[in-house]
Amino acid sequence: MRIVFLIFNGVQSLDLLGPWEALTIANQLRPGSYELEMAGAGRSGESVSVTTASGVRLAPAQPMADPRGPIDTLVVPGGGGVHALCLDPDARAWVAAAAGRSRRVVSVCSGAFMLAAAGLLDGRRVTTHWDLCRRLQDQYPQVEVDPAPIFIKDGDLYTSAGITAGIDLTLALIEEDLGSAVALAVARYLVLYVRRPGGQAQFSAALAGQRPDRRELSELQDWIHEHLDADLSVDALARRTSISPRHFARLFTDLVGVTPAAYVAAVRLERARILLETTENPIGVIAERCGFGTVETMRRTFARRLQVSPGDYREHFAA
DNA sequence: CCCAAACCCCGCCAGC
DNA sequence: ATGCTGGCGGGGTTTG
Repeated sequence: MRIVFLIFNGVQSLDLLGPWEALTIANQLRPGSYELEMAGAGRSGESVSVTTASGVRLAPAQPMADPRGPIDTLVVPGGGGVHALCLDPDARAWVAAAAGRSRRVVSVCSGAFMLAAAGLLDGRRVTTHWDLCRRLQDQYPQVEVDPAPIFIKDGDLYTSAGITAGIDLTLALIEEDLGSAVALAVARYLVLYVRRPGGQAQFSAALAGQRPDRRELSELQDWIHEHLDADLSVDALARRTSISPRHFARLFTDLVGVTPAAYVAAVRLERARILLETTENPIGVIAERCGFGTVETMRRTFARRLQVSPGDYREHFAA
């Protein structure tokens, strides 16, 4: 997979190198998974260096990437220099064109400003550094800025909060691409949490964001989180909300963004992961507490979603 | 590992 | 008409 990083004067070095290092480690575990390139607007083929926002000079060992051709992932880091770059029409055009040839587009921190300037964020759900959310929202009213999550995936667009959140996002990309076991190994090697601690707050990083307007539904979501071992079938949930099953499922999907069963499955999986990571409880107890019913169901869910068994998951992550 | 049962989800249509 | 709601059928997936 060809990963292209945009570099420029005034880039935040960690925005760039955090994801770069994480992907490099993934590459060591699964050789050939990622081809990493740096590219600067209008400089392909040259060997150039940039000065990062903190004054460290960054000189890539390889020449600037030729930005033509298909790209798997375009990564746009942030940093103080990004705002000047946003004013450069060539840079905006370059980013827009490169994004058009990319399977997915990623921004770290204030890199979101560059994507917005290139017209890539209109109507999308995004996040950026907490200190810049207001500014981004004011500057681009058509963009839906959510300051809460560590990162947001909206279709093929991934945006992350400040600086080191880019690494969290990258771990999620690695998990998507290469499976949970590799992502865990990378996190472990970096001496990082694969997902930051913080209980349910973690969950909202991945899935919340969509907070339904309807009070019944957001209350129902809270109830689900507190009663994972209850009957959370569509029928049962519809009964709780006093809406017919058909209509409930439709409302839920529209407002939350995923179907009821998928939501419940995601919450159960998330809770099971946290319990595996942070407790010594036997797997059977965790399965029961999370509403899987039997260990077999939990095992199959893990295999399907994470490509790891619960036991392996715990083993890899037991820090 | 397999299979039947259960469940989920979506299109379609009808009632208000 | 239009938009919200709910029932039904069945193809696909998950469970036990």
